This record gives sequence, C-alpha cells and structure tokens, in this order.
Amino acid sequence: MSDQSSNDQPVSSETPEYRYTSVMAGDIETRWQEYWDAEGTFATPNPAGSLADPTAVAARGEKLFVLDMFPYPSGAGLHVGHPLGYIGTDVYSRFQRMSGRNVLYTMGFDAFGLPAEQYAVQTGQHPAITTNANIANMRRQLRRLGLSHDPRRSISTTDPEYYRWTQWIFSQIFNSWYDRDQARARPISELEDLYAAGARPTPGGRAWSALSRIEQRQIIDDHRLAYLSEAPVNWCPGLGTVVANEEVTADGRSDRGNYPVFKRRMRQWMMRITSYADRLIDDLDLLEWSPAIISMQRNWIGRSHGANVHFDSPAGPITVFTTRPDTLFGASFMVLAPEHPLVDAVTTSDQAAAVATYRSEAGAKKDVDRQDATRTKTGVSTGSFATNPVTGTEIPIWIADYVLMGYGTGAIMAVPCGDQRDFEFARMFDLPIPAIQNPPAEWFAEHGIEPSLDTAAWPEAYVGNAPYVNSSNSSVDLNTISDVAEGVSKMTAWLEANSHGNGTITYKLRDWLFSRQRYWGEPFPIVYDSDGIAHVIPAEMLPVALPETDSFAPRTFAADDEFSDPESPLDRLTDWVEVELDLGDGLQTYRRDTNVMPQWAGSCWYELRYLDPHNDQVFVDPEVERYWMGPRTDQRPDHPGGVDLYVGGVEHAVLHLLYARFWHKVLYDLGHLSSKEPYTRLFNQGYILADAYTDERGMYVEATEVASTPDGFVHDGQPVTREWGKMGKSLKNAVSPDEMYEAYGADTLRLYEMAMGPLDASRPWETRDVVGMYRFLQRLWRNMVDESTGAVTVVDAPADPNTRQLLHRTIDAVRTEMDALRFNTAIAKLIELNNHVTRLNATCREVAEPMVLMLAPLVPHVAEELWQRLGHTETITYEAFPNADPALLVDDTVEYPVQINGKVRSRVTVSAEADAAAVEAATLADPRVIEVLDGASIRKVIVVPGRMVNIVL
RNA sequence: GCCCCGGUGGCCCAACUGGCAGAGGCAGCGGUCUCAAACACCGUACGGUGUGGGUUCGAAUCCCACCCGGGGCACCA
Repeated sequence: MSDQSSNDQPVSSETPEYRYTSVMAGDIETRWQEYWDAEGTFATPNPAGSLADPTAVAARGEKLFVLDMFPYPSGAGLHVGHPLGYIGTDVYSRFQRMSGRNVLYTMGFDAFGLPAEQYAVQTGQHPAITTNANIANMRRQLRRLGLSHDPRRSISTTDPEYYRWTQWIFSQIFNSWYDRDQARARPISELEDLYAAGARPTPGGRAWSALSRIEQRQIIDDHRLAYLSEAPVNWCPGLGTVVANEEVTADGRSDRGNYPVFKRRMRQWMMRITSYADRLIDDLDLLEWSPAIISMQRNWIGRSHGANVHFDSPAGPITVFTTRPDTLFGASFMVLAPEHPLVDAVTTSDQAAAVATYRSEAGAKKDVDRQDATRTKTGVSTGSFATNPVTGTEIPIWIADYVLMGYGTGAIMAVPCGDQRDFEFARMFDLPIPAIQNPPAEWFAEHGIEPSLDTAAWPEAYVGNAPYVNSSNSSVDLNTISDVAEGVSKMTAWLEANSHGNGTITYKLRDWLFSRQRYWGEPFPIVYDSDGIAHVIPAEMLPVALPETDSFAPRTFAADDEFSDPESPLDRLTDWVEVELDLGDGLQTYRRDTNVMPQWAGSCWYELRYLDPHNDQVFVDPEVERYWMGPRTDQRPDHPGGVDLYVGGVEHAVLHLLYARFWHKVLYDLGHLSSKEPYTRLFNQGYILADAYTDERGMYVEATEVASTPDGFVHDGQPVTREWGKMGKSLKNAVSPDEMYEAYGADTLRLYEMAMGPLDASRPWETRDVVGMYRFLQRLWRNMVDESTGAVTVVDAPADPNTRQLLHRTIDAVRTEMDALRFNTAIAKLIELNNHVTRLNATCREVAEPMVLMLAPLVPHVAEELWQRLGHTETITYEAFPNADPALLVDDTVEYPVQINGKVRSRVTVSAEADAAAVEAATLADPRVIEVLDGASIRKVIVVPGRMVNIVL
C-alpha cells in the first residue's frame, strides 16, 4: 500500500460537506452493497428446481447467460488488472437486465491446483484452509466492486458437493465408448451387448462367450473414453507428476514452474479426446469466437487429409502417411523415426552398430533439440530397401530424428524434389532427387537459374501446383495434369484399387493425459480388484472424498532426474487405499486409484453447475439446462446452444476451451444436455499492462518507488530500466483495487477501467489518469445535489430543445455502444451530455432521470443513490433502460461541407429534405463557393446525401 | 520462417466501415477560488493518421511492398 500516493485527496475543512468524495463514495457503495445482499436483488429465478420461480422467469423476459472464466483464488489477492473482464460482464449484465432480459450472472472458484498445494507443503497447513481463506478474501474484494452476481449460485471446485459431480461425469466418460458409425458416444453396456449378440466381431475373432472375463474386460476397456494406457507421457520430475501435452511449452518445459519435461512410458489415465477431433473442428463453424482462437484450436487439433501407403520391405510392409500421395513417383528413399518398432527388423548386420549409436543419441536428446528446424539434418541408413509400389524401384530405408514417432505412422516416404526437409536430407546424404513436377518459369527466374528438370541445379524443393512429369506407370498416369488436388485424388483412388494404401486423416491432437500424482485434486472414483480390473464407484457412493493427511507433497526429484518414478501422496495412505466395498459381487477388498484429476477437470463443466447449484439428484436438471443453454434455433437453424456471452483471456485458447468442449459433447451424446457446445459466443478481453522497472542486476524493483528524472528513471538513487509487462506480483508493479477504493471508490475504478479503451484491447494502467473519471462523477453529483446542503437541485421544468435533442442522441448512442460491449465510447457520450448539463443553470428531471438510468450499469452505487434521492423507492436494477425518441434524432437542416477538388472550402446549410439537385443548387449559389471558383469551369459535382458535396474542376 | 491482431495530438483512445481527422479522459498552458497551495471550477493550444507506392472526385479506412509492437504456431510428412 502506497502512503505517499499523490492521489489521496485530503478532505480539508473547506471541502463542501456534501461533495462526492472518496469517503462519500465509500459510504454510498458499502450501503448499497448491503442493501443488494439483504434484498437478494440479484437472485435469478430458474424455471424449475430449488431456485424455481416461474412467475419471476416469465416477468423478467428472455434469458441471457453471461459468464466469466472463473478464477483461481490466489493468495496474493486481486490487482486492478484482474477484474477488467468482470467489470465488463457486470456492466453488460446490468444493461441487459434493464433491457428486459433474465440474466444469469455469477462467479465461482477454480480452487484445486498447485499453488495451494505448494503453499501447504511449505507451511504444513492443509490446502483446504488456505483455499477457503483465499476464496473469502477474493469474495470480499469482488463484492466491494459491486458485481451483480447471484451469490446463491457460487461454487468452488474443491467443495465435495461439487466434485461429487466431477467424479460422476468422469464415471460417465469411463462408462462410454465412441461409436464411429454413429459419430457419437454411447454407453459401454451397449458395446458389450453388441459383442455378446455377435453383432460386432471381437478383435481376435473368437466368440464373446468363449472369452474369459478378463479377456472380455480388456476388449471393453480398450474402447472406453477414459482409459488406462501404457504410453509415452510427459514426466516432470521437478513437479513430481506427469502433465498433459497442452501443459508443455514449446521449449519442452512445464507451463507451471518451468521445469524440464521428459517423455517416458508410464501407465496413466487418458481421455479419448481424439475421437472427437472432427467434431471439435467442424463445430467451430457454429461458434461466435474470434478468428484467432478458432485458428489456434484448428491448429492444435491439426487435421490433415492424406493417404497411408504401404511399402514392401524385408521386415514386411511398412506404412507411411503422406498428404501428397500424388508425389509417390518421386519417393526416392524412406525415413523411419528412430523409435519406429520395425527399425531393428530392417537394419542389416553391417549397419547395426551405426543404427544403435544413432538411436541412443536421438533418445538422449530432448524433444526441444530434436524439433529445432534450423538444425542440419542427421540420420543413418538401415542398409535395407523398400519397394516403391508405383515405380517398383528399390529405395533405401534410413532412420532420422526429423521424423517423429508421435505423428502419422512414424515413417515417411521422402520426396526430395517436393518437400524441403526431404530435399535437405537428400543433399546431406547424396540421395537421388528425381523431378516429378515441372516448376513454372517464374520459379526458376526467382532463383536465377535456367528452367531444368535436372534437380542438381535446384536450390530448394518446389512445392505447389505444376504439371507432373515422370509420373506414370502401366496403370496410372498423372503426366496429363497439373493440379495437386486432382493428382492427390487420382493417386488415392489408384492406391485403394491396387491395395497399396488408402485415403486417411491424421491429427496432431493426442489423447488427453488425465492423471496427476498430486494431492490437491479430485480423487478418481475408481478401485481395482484382485485381478487388477478397474471398477467405477457407483453414483450413490460419490463423492470419493479426498482423504485427510498432513503430508501433501508428492515425492519430487531433481528437476533433471529423468528416470525417477512418480509417487502420489495418496499412495502413502494405505488405510485409505485399501477399502472393502460391495460393488454387486458381495463385500470384497479393493485398492483405490491414487491419482488425482488435473486442474482442468473442475472447469470443464462449472457453467452447468451454476444453472442448478444445489441439485443433489443430478448434476443439472435437464429442464433448467434447456432453459439457459438450449439451442436458439429461433435465432439460426444451426445454433449449437451454450452460454450467450463468455468473457476471458486468450491464454485458455487451447487447454480449457478444448477440454470443456470435449466434456460437453460427451454429456450431449449421452443425452444429459440439449446444447452441443458450452460457449456460443466468446469474447477475449485484453490485459492491463503496467510499467515495470529493472535495476542493473536485471531484478525488478517496486514500481511505485521509481521516479522519473530528466536523465531517466531512478530507484533509490540508482538508474533503472523501464520495461513493459502484464501487471502482477512478479514484476512488482501491481496496483490493488483496495488502494483505488480508498482513494476514489469502486464506481470510479469501474468507470476508469471501462473508459480506458475497448474491452478487447490491452492497455497500460496509469494511476494518474483515474482522477478524470472521479471528476466526472463529482460533476454528475453536483448537477443534481447541492454540495453544501445536500439538497437535491433537480427541477421539474422541461428541458430546452437543444438539451432534449442531445439527451435523445446520447440515449440512442449509449444503447448501441453498450449492446456491442463498447463501454469506452458509451462513457464518452455520457460525459459529453453531463458536460452540457453542467453549463445549464439547473438540471431538469427530464434529463437527470435518463442520465442516471444510463449510468446505472457502469456506476451502480452512485446511480442507486441518485435514483433514490430523485424520489424512487425501488432499486434501479430492474428499471427500464431509456429509449430514444426517433423524432429527435433527425435534424431539420443539414450542414454540408463543400469540397473543391477534395479540400473543404465552404459550408452550406440546407433543409434535411433537400434532394441532391437542391443541395447542388444551394452549393453553387453559396457566395464563398462562387468566390473560390472564380468562374472556373466545373467538371462534375458530387453530392453525397446527408454527408458532403465535392466540386471537381 | 509462417499465421493472426494493432500503429491516429506528449499519453490512453474516438471517427457512422470510403465523405469536415477529434468524441471523452490524462498531462500542458492561461485564469477563478485561496494569505499561499492542494482540491474543485472556467477557458485554451496541440497532430494530418508508422513508411513508400497505388485505386478514387475524395483514403486513418480499400490494394501492394516495407518498418515497428503484441500474440500464436513452428522438421506435423
């Protein structure tokens, strides 16, 4: 807290007693916050269930669900950057309530996760205690901001009554499989029925009844949407847990904590999100999201259409994936990933030593190093050859680390003339580069070489459309065409007809690694029997409560100890791990799963629980879900349903938004939801940035203690460097909302945050600018209340025509701007109106009341106070937002700027009804125009009705 | 390297999507109040829109090339 702040306004004895000061603002604000709580002003009615009030639902109007990305309750508390989006959604929600909508708006807490657990490890205090304290502090800070949340609907993911349903949803996913034919998830029991009835062949071809119980379970388990898998995962010894692909940064470190991450094969829970890859891409078309987020999701899922092609080799057929089967005639060698399972089988004895060396070198490299595209290509020959199925040529098989085991089939056909990577590799190892396309003349010209099919002269591979050459055999001929798409489809057909391959689709998206070896998360509702078979805990036995312990830390290791093994804190709780249950086969001893879910689990469905937070029968009443989130086919036929407006930062573009969409779709498939998508419209708010300063050692110094001098910035007598960054504790540049409440009040803070720019733009925080909004509220107050007596000075006389017209234009503009989330321009219009009123002798009620109503969404406390002083007894929350009189929006006359050759030379005023000819006549009769023209001949007169006139000479 | 955003008075930002560059706020300057100041109030000046071309009667807005800032992706076959 800064005590030398220049913003504190000492209220001296000369300050008028009834001036709108920070002290008065604080008094008004806390008073109305208490009123709202006591009256339950923001309680939102449901059509059914525990919050049902059908009469109120009917009275409030059409539904609107406004949602913020819910926060992690940090121990550091809020800074003024955090609530930017919350203020935006609050203003919007309040505006919509006044526009006749039944608005659902609340806030919960995403409270499982690492920080609370790490704090617990340090202090020995149970994370539930810190978490609850942090939530309480955050609730206090948010309440002081005047957010119009329905407090009855708030939830925390750590609440057993909440995670009971997170576990229930997990068990739904566990008990489902994806039916490719129907393109949807179905209950696992239906798969069992299909096998039992013989309608679906078993993998081994044996009759279902001939299989043992364990064999049957293995087949079933292989189809579950949540499954255990022995697979390469991201092991992070520094965190003592595995993490998901999405949680690994591009340079191969954990996004939390920045520790090295290693690929290891381990037995872990996975979610079969890849089954939904197509729908997750295709349904993006139904959403109103920014192009940036849509492309990030598309990119992450990474769908590529292509073909699998089978090449014969000494070790049997090797399948490669290619997006360019049309270039098969140019495939002059093959490359396998070093980890490819057939490497040993194809390696000749001569090459065995070299291959073994290369593989161990590749294995020792981190993924980061392997994926550095600027690195020169390395690789080694296996010594054996595969047969190109289209040419019959024997082509050498190499291994190289530029081919990744995790994508496609882990093997490629190399077409060096048409792929830059293959081209570089061929040049490096003197492999043949046959030309199969004739690049256009411009391409050769660009590279300063003569057109030639001798690739020895080519500086790089040619990628794109061009006529094919050398691309025919006895049964297929591409040489007559020059279009890649046509070539691809022709070759794919040939591959399929000749059993050399088939058209296929691959994805970058991998299945979601879902287990973590931590304490502070949702336990899995899973136990294992003596055969090691997983059983789900029945719904009526949920929640599986997180067991008490005082040892929260997973076993962590040196951050680079790649070959350590995870050990969950729950593993140590042997009394809890061993459990006697009756799961239908009588009382038996089971062993509990000791993993917990990742933090994303709780945020995959929280918006659904807001709808029906107290329901102990189902996670959400279907009728309530249909009301708030059902598809609005009345708006457009392909409306997917979901939240009407979701506001949050872009940092969740891939993780949260992908996972939540996936869970939502599973629940939709299983018939629990009417909406296909959770978030119809997504709006990404910007960040509040702030100056940060580093000293000569590069350490951040307290930003509030830095002074600006002619020689630069100085801290404690030492020069410092100004940097730019997101506001936060780590950059030592955080400003707390509590400081702002103290100096100006919450209404001023709200107004400033909304006025400083568009909601989706990032902008720098300037504490010294805040006073502008404070002055505005003081002028507003002074226009209606006598500063020395406190008496209301608003008069009942009618407003003059000018004022009335300005009022109605303001109403018209503010409505439009608020509806479009452009609060900065709405505020500018309101300040303009208020500045106009300031110049009048007295404020008319005719202006005062609509002005207070228009300001109510932005500055609800002072608006409530003025509304009450103007003689009203009800809260302003549900008063109708003013409507502009259309008659007052049009002028009787229009002033036209007159341009001569594009420069403004004069102005003429004509009747608003005047047609183009009349405007032209009036213009040419204008003395100033005649003077400037000075008899020059006119080529053309352009009249844009209502806008301007341009005379062209 | 590729893909998105964005560059407008000293600063944060408007400009009806091609029609008078300026709405609003901060800072500045001049004044009122004051013994003086702070607070508050009144009044003012300020740039031609990152750069260079093009289209047009007319460009901040559309097109091309480039520069700068922010974000995302990156050996994905």
